[in-house]
Amino acid sequence: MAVGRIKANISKERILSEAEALFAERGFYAVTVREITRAARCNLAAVNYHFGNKQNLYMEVFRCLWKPRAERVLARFEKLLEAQGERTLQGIVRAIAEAFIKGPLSGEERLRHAQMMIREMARPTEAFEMVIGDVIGPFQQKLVELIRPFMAREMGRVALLLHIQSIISMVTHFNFARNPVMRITGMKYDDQFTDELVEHVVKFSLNGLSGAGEGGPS
Amino acid sequence: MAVGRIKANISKERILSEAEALFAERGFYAVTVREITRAARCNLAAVNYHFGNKQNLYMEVFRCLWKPRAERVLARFEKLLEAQGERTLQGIVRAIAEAFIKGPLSGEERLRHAQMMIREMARPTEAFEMVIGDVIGPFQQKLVELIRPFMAREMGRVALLLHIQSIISMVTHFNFARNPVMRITGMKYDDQFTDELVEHVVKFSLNGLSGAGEGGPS
DNA sequence: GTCTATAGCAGGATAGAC
DNA sequence: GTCTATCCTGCTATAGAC
Repeated sequence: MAVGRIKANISKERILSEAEALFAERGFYAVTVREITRAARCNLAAVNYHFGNKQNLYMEVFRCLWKPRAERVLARFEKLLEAQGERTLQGIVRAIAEAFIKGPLSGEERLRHAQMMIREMARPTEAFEMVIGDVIGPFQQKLVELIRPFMAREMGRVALLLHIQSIISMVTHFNFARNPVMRITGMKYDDQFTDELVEHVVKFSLNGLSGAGEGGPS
Repeated sequence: MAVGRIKANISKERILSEAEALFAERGFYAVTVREITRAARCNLAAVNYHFGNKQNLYMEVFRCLWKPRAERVLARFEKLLEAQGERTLQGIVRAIAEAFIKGPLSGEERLRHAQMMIREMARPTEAFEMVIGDVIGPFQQKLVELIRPFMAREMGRVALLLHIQSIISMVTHFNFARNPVMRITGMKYDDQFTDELVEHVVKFSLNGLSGAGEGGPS
């Protein structure tokens, strides 16, 4: 455990973290190794020393940072669900919305996480297989089983998945498309607004537009 | 109207079209001018001759292809709305879902269109201002006024916008995130599945999960 | 308007000293 | 494990012939 070794690990982790921030913000090709190492305050050659090449660094970001973080979010979801007594549809939806929109991540981290995922969906790389196969796919299957008892008996697996994905799409939209959301609504992403978003997603998911029209003419 | 001029215009338009396809698929930095001109079957220098530089070509893609296409989608929305007799909430939502998910665009075009938009939301460039200010912002404002009569009287503008964006987020998800949607549901984007998607979005938007549980135990 | 040829530069990657 | 120096490739952009 010489000083050199400790410094190496710290340096390696700084590279991973800075690389993720930059990849999330601008994408793989727009980011240069020079930028990453400058941000990580280490030498240009460090990326190749620690990760072999730029591509592999990208993959390691998913393996070492993205996946564990996704697991933290899912663990939070489980915890929120356990904390509720009786299992209800509202409780399930609320746990999803809270875990993703508020969840265990900082605002910065959450945005970064969503952006990395969206990039993989837009243009799959090797990381896609891991993201879908290990994390998102199994999670959605689990959600299907959770909501199935509350839905029409004859509803098939695909229809159930469309319901799940509709909820997820809202959560993702409000996490990811912050620029247009802020621009159009005029709101800032502070605690009050994220609370409002959670409430909105829960209500909309349960009742759609009809749940919001109780006081209206319709 | 010499042959040269006709050929020039065709060449310019081929560049625009191929550039959009490549930018949509892989993003600005991942695409090279060499690739674009190769795809457009013209010379490397043609991009600089017609558009000055690569950045400007990107902007022209939005001005000359993206915006007119967005206007075609919105025109289709208007037409679908007009074709309905009495104005209903379901009619409005159905018009949104059909215009975007089925709409006037080919499958390829729709995906490309959504991807360009998402890229601007993730990382705004100069095109963002046009996309939000001229197209998406005004459209969402119009939708707010359309649904307002059907909603609770005290509902504010921001809350109305959140409802609109929830619908749009689903539509965008099912257009844009085709890779994970296909991977997880196992479905292909054929006519039958897009019909199913429209029906799903309409039902979910109107009633959320509760609308789907009519035959269930809850 | 289209082409070839090339300037000029930035990028990823590596060799080798420390 | 970290650094400097450097190779080499591939990029955008332009000059100038046709």
